[in-house]
Amino acid sequence: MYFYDVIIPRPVDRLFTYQFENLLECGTRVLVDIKGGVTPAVIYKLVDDPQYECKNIITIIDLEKPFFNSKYLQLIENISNSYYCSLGEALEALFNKKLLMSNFSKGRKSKEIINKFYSKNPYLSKTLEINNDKILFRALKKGDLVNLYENNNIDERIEHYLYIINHYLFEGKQIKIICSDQSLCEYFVHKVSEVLSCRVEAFYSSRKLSFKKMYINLYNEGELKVLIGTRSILGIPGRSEGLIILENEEDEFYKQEESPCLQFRNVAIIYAKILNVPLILGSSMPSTESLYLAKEGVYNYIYCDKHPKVKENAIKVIDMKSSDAISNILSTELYDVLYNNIKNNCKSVIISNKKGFSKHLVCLHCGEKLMCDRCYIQATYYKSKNYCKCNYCGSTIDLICKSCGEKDFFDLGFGLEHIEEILNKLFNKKIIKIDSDDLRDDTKDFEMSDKIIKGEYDILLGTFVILRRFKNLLVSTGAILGIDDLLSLPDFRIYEKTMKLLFKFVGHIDSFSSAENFYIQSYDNELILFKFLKEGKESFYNYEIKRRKAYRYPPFVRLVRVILSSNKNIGLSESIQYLAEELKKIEGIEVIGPSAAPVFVLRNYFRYNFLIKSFEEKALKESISLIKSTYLKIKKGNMKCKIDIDPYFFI
DNA sequence: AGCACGCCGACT
DNA sequence: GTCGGCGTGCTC
Repeated sequence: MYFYDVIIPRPVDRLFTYQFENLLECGTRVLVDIKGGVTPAVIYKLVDDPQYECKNIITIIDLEKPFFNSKYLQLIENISNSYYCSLGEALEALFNKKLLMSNFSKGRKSKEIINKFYSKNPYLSKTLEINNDKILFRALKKGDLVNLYENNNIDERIEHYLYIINHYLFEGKQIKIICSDQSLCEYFVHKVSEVLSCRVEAFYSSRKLSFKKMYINLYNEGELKVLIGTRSILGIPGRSEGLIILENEEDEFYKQEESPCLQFRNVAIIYAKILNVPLILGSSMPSTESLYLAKEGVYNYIYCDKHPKVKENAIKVIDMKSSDAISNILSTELYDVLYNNIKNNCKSVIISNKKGFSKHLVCLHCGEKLMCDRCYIQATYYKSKNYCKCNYCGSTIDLICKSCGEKDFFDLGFGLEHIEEILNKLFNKKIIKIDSDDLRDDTKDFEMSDKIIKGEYDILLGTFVILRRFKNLLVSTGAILGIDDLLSLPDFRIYEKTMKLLFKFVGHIDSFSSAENFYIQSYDNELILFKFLKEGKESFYNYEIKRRKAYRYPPFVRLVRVILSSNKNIGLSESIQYLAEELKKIEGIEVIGPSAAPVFVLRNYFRYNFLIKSFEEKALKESISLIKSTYLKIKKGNMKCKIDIDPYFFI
């Protein structure tokens, strides 16, 4: 009889020992019986006979060879150490629990499909016509594992990747291309398909289960060479992985919101080091953290930016304090520009970041604001569908005042729908409105995108998804409304994010004329970010790095956010106070707070939080184990404690 | 996480 | 007397 410690995908901080009559390899998937039922598990290591009675392993899922190899187990260990979670939680975060049980054995029929479409040795079937074709190749030759590649032009970036990919395909290696979101995946698939000899498809969460299973199997067997998808593909074990590309490395989609709150860019770095294969972090505008490390020489820095700065006179900041505005939202100056554009048959793009019709709905009878039933958030009113929605938890809210029961409201604050209504009244022309909700429906998405690409509009109005989605919009004028609201968010990265949006704004919109074509309405026209728009990225980074250093933010300190929540607000404030007080014992950290979270109630849970700034790794480790042990002592009822290492969201 | 055990309130 | 509410604790 052999005894094995197995990893169970449950948040249990311990391993369990099971017995089996045959010798099994580490990384083999099995089914075991544990209090609570039958669950899939992964063989972690062979152990000596423990003194106590062990249960038998029920079945072996991987009969031929283990699904996970030793390097993958190393990755799980490493994540467990970096994010202070159990091995089970690390496994769950990397590999979907629902897919863990499936045996990916394929029938004869699917094997035929595979041989037909996914040739075993793909190659680039077209010659690439690129400038500077070897810049990335030469940089990788240096042998650094982590490479930050900054290039403003995404198409050029992809061309350079293809050159490298070709090299690795020739060596029979597998390549993972990780994209920040679904639409970027599709863009990559489109670009790669043009030159690759076999079929490629994107792997993301909304794909069919059968597709996912087939793809996981193909990649694990080593038959699929190029895997393109969102962050979840990082956890798909391969056979002979040779290169990992992670695009849009600065994107916050790489940060996982639920525990253990992984940052997949960092996980990719860990994995590349374990596999000993190069990782390329690609970006038009890297995160301040990555750029700092690259400039410090921790990463290999490849810079290939040929784009000139924005023309001095191209951008006009409209001071909303001293300007007349139609309905308080559209300055007369911008109105004149739009009016002339329409008169001359020219197109305009307007970006504003508020969805819906209005942010606040106020009762006409008692003056109460209409709030979400489950969150301490004002409900957003959607006039087009005549309903109210909470943009934090997604629930719909009845149009009845909770304090007096009346049904009459007036609105405050301007959302996209409201701007759309005003523009329709003013111009009565073809206006397309687009936000993330509109893109959720695939057919609607296709129709709208088609119209936008064909230019069938006079004014294109939408949130920043426009810039995420469309790379070359040819219009006369671009305008941003309500940039000040964005900057008021509690987030130390907000300057970087806003700056990125502003650079995208001037970069993704092509203009015919040479005079002022970009308008930004702001109540703070002296804002330093507008200056950097003219001076360029470099100038911004110098400022931002100084700011982060002065105010002690990453990359100069490590940050941890601790959130204590419960469905009852009894003793919660005292509990977090106690937790924060305990941390005073530890040297080398600074505790900020505790305080009520910016969104005090979310999905019926009351929330308190504090931040830890850590100046040394040892202090961080100590703090987290102290929080965990203290929390276990004071925990009661539905209380939950979330420890977010390197947080990105502060709401 | 999931499930069992256990200790209190409202019913045939 | 007992059915079921969910608070607490354990899982090889």
